[in-house]
Amino acid sequence: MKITLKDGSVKEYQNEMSVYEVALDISEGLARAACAGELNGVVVDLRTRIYSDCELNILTFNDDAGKAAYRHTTSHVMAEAVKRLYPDAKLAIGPSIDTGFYYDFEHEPFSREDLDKIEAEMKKIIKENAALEKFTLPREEAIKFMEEKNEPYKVELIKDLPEDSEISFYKQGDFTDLCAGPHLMKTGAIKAFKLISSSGAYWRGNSDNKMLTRIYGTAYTKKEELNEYLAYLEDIKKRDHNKLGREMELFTTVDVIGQGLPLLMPNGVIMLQELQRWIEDEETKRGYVRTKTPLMAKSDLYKLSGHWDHYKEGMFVLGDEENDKEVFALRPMTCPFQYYVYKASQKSYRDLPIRYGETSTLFRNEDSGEMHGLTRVRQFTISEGHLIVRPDQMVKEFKDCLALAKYCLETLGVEEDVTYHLSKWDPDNRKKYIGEPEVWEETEGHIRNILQELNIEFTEDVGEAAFYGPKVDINAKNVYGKEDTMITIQWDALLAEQFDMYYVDQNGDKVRPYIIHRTSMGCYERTLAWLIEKYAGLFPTWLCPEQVRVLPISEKYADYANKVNNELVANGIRSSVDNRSEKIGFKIRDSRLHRVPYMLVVGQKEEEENKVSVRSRYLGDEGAKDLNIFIGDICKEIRTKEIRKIEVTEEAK
RNA sequence: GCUGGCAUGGCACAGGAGGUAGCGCACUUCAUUGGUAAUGAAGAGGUCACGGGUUCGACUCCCGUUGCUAGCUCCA
Repeated sequence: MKITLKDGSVKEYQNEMSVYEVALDISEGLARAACAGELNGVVVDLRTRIYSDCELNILTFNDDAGKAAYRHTTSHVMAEAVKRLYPDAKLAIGPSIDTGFYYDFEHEPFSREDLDKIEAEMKKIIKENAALEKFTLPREEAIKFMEEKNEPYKVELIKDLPEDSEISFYKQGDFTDLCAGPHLMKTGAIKAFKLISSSGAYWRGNSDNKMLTRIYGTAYTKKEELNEYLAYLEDIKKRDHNKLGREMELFTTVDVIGQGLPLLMPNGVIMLQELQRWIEDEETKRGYVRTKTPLMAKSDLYKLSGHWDHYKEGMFVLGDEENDKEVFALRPMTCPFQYYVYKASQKSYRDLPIRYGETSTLFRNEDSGEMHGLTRVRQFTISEGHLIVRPDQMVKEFKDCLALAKYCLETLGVEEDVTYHLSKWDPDNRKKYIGEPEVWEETEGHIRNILQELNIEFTEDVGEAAFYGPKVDINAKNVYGKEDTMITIQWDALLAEQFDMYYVDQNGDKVRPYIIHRTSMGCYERTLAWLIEKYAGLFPTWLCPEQVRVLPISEKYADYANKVNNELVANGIRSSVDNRSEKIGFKIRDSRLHRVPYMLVVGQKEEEENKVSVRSRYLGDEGAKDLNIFIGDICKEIRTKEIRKIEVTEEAK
């Protein structure tokens, strides 16, 4: 048989071969590095036997699937170590993930000391270098096998597999685990690993189930790579918005005010206000009109909108229906308020589309464990908007919303950092949604077409839709890799009916409009958090709370420094003077620690020539520059919202 | 909401068989008037998150609450 390798070369064999044997035949080094195989495009185990002509690619740690196998084997080693140390622990599942692997056990929570012990035991197992052997059992026998081992979770997993399936296991030494593979050949192949943390996790990801104890870990083939990763974990903590944002006095929280209720401080407000002015002006340019509607309403409104049935748990309700004549709730969204603005007068088909924008503060009663910094809060403000459109205008308007979103992302320099999602309903969970299946299929189809037409890469997520319609979610990851929705654009063909909204068409008939719910830059608090982490606090100049600091060499030049500062301020630049009686080195250090993008050093030389010595993170020490030229340059940078790229290093910070 | 961990001046941290607390930075004052990452000196600042309990005595031990945090679940 002929085996065609990745580089195009062909190997010929008389007898059947395993993937590992082929690797070994190519070179010993490759065999050592081999983690899995890719046989005719399908990922397979190293033990998989090849009987006929095929294309084969040997996967190593450098391939995603190889990395997964490597780390998955590490998770088995960890499970064996746990079973050795804590024989009563029950095994649940232990897959590889992007950053490493985890394994869930039914066991008391593990302390850091426990993890250290487990690590030590893992090292022993690796040193023992047992071979991993694969074998299969018919389903019934497999169930029996795991029942005898007293592993109820494994039994449950096998019972979910089809009746006639052959169940595969991997055995290393005395440890056997239910597993589809692929796996490394021997435990000794694991070179560097670390157990990162332990926490609770529900069995099968369902909060009605028992909570198990999860251990997260990671593994690399080289000690240096592992150390690099661990250093990276330390490093990203420094850009964590929740730490940096407080340190930079952008926001704070106070115990007695409550969870999820951050206080925006003057520096943070400057940034939010810049964002808000920019977005509102941009929306106006794009044909939006603005509303300002109440932050609360009677429960009647939410009953009409469906929120009372579908979202009451998430709302702050004021009063209760038994004791109070009127029950109010703080608004969790702006939709129905803007619908009533629409309904306040009769609309003709000529009036449409109508694009309502509102910088809207919303309240959502998140569960206590969900709050986090600025990204998950109970009160927040979004660049909310609803477009009331004729069905024939829907596609164009939806595209325009996407274009606006894209423009916002580009301006902030984050367009590379997002993923697009078509969030669909879940046909198996009808009670979460209103409307008929046909409407859902149709609207989801429209959005899919639009995304495809615009050549936007996207994934389709089942069960992520709003209760009234499918949407495009634009998500971004925080420094820890957790994903949040930054922008959402929703297609709603249903709520106009609930609110009896209509327009009069050419024939004088009343027709239901369609509605687009959308944000242009989503939630301001969340965007601020994102920017802090993206730029590690070194924001584009137009967003910096402090853009320029004038640093006189000594108090003798205070007058000139003040004059320079006044010129800057008069030109709309956020500037201040450091008139403290400190040396220039101290002032520069202090400005940098405060992340001021431009420092203007002034002394005798500068005063005589009406110049300033510019120093900035973008340019280093640029030297003397005419004051007016500097003002012109920075005004241009601010006006055009230029993003000047810099390497974010310790040095730059 | 669930399972852990944590809580000492603005920030970052020490501390102790249970006998009411320290260092650095920041802050204030004084001296210094300097050319591109820290001038020197002095001073002020804390009910050791909050509420109970044990104790002659609790920041320290126990219980509860609140907040922060790692995950899980949730996020219309």
